[in-house]
Amino acid sequence: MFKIDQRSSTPIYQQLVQEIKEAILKGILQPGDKLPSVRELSVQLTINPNTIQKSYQELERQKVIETLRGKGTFVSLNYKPSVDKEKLTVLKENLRNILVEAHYLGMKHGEILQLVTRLLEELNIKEGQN
Amino acid sequence: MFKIDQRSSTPIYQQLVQEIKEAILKGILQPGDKLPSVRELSVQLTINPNTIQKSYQELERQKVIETLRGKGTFVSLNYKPSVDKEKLTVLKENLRNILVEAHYLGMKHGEILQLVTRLLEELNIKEGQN
Amino acid sequence: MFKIDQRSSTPIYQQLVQEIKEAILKGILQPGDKLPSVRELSVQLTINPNTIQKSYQELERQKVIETLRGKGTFVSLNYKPSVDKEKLTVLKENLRNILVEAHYLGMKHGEILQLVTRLLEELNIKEGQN
Amino acid sequence: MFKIDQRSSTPIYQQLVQEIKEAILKGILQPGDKLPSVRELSVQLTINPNTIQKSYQELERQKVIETLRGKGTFVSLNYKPSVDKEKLTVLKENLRNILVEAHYLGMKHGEILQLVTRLLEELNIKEGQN
DNA sequence: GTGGTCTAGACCACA
DNA sequence: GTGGTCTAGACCACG
Repeated sequence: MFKIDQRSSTPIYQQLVQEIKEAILKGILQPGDKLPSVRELSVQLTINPNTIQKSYQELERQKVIETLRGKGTFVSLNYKPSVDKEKLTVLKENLRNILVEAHYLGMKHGEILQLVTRLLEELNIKEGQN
Repeated sequence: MFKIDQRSSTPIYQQLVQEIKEAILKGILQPGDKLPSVRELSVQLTINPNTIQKSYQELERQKVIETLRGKGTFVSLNYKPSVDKEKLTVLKENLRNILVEAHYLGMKHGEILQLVTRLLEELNIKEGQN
Repeated sequence: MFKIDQRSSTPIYQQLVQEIKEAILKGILQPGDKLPSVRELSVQLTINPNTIQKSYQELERQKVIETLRGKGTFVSLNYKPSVDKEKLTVLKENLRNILVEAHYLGMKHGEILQLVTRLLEELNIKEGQN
Repeated sequence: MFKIDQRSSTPIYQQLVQEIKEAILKGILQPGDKLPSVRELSVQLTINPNTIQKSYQELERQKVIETLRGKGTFVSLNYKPSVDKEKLTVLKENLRNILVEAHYLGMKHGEILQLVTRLLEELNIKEGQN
């Protein structure tokens, strides 16, 4: 269900956070859907339960998912993007760094823009509405 | 000359790598230019010389700069982007993650594209030639 | 396990890189095997952990080993020699220099070839398959 | 006359030592031939005179060249390889390392041997006599 | 003067 | 427990 690369330099728990957010974005996980339990996922992905736990906590902190005691974890019904200025500046900084990197890997202006639009499409981030 | 955020979670040596790459991109540092010596920068930025070292070595590994023994470190005269497939896939993955993040921070399709183009401009990555 | 000569003029971290590569070549270390932890080796060889670190990072850069966060460092499962033209020319240059040196130390044509074949055998670099 | 790569990681003075030894081996420089003066070479190669000096001193120490006061430096008339056991073991160690490296760069047993014989030929190290 | 290596000791994130 | 980063301070080879 979720792809985790143990060798990647980005922490496993963050990879999982990303994967889940992406699944929601693509509609694979719908608001209200139940997420697999920590133990379940732990077995499926052969990853330490503590790590799964950490991902879920992070997602809950971001209000992307909610935990109902004794019932499980669910995709939040009404996620509202919080206007977090700090996060935004970090994001821009990261984006900036990636663009620099892209250039040093030989990508041209057009190629970069093309890649961005392709990814936006893949991620179901649409033009008008969204 | 270079802005380092000691509090940031991204390692100092990586920040410096980024800053130098950016400076070259913007033309502030030209091919052939001498970089400040390790000790010099160390004093300017109040950062340990070893940390500066690490940045310089990383940049040299990437062929962005080169060192002439006993003379100092210089911006490479003819940097050629190496077509590193692996790095490219990592880059795409990172970009993808950032776009997901941008969405969750409430940015719309148009805003994202606008931000990208603005950054490309800032970074002197131009349309036709580059 | 690994022989390090503290007095040698070649950096300790490079010696260790060599030793590990050789151990893999000889089959003493198999793909997938766990390498001793940085701290462990540090104690065994009475060498500073940072120096061991540097060796491991160098080997990881060369894709000879890989690290799994929190789990340790392992011999890569499928090492593929990268066709690095630059490294090849450097290698040839070094080999050339060594051959010149051998001559000046009085070794004859036959002796040199004999030494090379003996070393290849020792290193488990075989004729047909390899 | 001699090729020096300022960017190479091997010290300039060592490169020069190598180049001169090679020239002698190939017969470009004959026993008794006069070497260019330190100043001359310094200008030709745009290298610090001290560095040239160091090369000459090293070659003299190895009895490859001789200095006649007031007359200049000359290729030794009767070079006899000294049987330096230490140097021999260092040489073997270096050769061993290079062979390991060759393998990790993807060279096969046959290719390595072929390269060695080709280099020996280039260096005028012949089969019977030498 | 330059960069390269090493040590000792510390702190941190991750699993 | 693992590796990753950083500092402080030292020594060295090179030009």
